[in-house]
Amino acid sequence: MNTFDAALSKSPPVRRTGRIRQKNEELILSAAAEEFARHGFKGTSMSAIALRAALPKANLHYYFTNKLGLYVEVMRHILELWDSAFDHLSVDDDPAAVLADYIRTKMEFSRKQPQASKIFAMEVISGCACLSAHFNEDYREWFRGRAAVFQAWSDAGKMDPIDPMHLIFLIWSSTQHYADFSDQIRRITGQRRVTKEDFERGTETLIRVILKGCGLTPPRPS
Amino acid sequence: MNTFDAALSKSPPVRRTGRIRQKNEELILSAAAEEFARHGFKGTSMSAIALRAALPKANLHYYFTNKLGLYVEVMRHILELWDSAFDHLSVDDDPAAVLADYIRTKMEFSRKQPQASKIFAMEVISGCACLSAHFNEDYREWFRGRAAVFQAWSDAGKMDPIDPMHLIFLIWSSTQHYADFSDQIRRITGQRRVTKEDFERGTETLIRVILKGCGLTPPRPS
DNA sequence: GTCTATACTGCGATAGAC
DNA sequence: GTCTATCGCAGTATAGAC
Repeated sequence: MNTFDAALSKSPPVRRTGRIRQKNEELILSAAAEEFARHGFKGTSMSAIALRAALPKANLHYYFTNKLGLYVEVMRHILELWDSAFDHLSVDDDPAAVLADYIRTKMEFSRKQPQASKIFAMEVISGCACLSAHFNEDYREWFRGRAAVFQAWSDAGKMDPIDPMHLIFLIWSSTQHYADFSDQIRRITGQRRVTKEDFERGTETLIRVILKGCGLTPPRPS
Repeated sequence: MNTFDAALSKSPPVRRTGRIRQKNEELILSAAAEEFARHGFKGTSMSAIALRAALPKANLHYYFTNKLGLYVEVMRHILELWDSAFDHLSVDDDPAAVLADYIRTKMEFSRKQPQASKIFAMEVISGCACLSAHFNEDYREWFRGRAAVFQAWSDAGKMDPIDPMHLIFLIWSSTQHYADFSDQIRRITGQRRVTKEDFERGTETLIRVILKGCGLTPPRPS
């Protein structure tokens, strides 16, 4: 177990009740997320975070043990955010509704929390140094559980016999793309930023193609 | 125009004919690609590249002006590689064959040149500092050209009316995922690395879902 | 053309006054 | 709890011997 794992698997540091503390920690975490998303772990300097948070550099070290600790804390927030979103799933659900809903939810995440997706992406691309603890047996179990539901739907003839693992990858990649590669999209469309309309049209396209591709009929739009 | 652009838009440095030079430059570029893919621009140190290339650190500065110059050279190699791959496309082609071929080709890239994809991804995620020159009017023109062909197919009733831009994003993201997120895949499957079989099954799944999702019938496997 | 030794800079982290 | 001043190191880049 490496340094990252140790930091992640520890329980969150005791939250003292100070109002100032709470406020400043939030401020720092938010500034750090912004910087890490844009420059990666190594590319981000404590000074840059301090500057963005409008706080003296030394204060960061007062609230967080060190740069890595701060990064791990940011990552924990992201994982909590994501894990909370996709808990409920049962064989009895309607495949079309579930898939459409999943795609819609993930696209909303990409639109509202693009930094989270970017930090996660950079972390995975550069080898998951910080996430080895996250991809543990529990996680594989969770993944297998979802895949099993998809498989059951296929076996029951509710959808085409699609490999569940690759289907999940398809949904993850195509939705996260709108967060991670927003800069490329922006430059291709020539817009200042990716608009809400782009997201809506992207969501609609993904739902349409993926559901039909699995032999499902899209549910009425909610 | 920033420093990156200036470096990229310049013609490649004069290639002197020395055999040693040629060999060492290749060696360095290859080692650099490996390191940049794993640690990003800032996260990579010249010493690490030198170590991997089994060359003294000072030699890198002899062959390349500085770290940025080396990075830009690596990026140029990648872009040449990619741009050369998808030139031919005509309205008269068979949509199903073209899409299947495109997906297959991109998946081969992900399998054989994963670092290229990773470096590109990190660059885009962190704001395309080095690629602003690449996403120029020519590139948008190229993109619009491809999109127009897809649109023409839709208009002619050869495929469902899918938004061409989002369809291209779907293909890009789902195929590049197998390079960029190989570490996540590896950890989920519990394998030491993503196998050729995973790639084949992924390719097959993508072709199947995307083509059917566009109202196309997959061509006989080649 | 190769490599050692070193100058210089920027960053993470801390000491210690307030 | 806040902030200035500073230490020490890692990393880029270069000078200059061979």
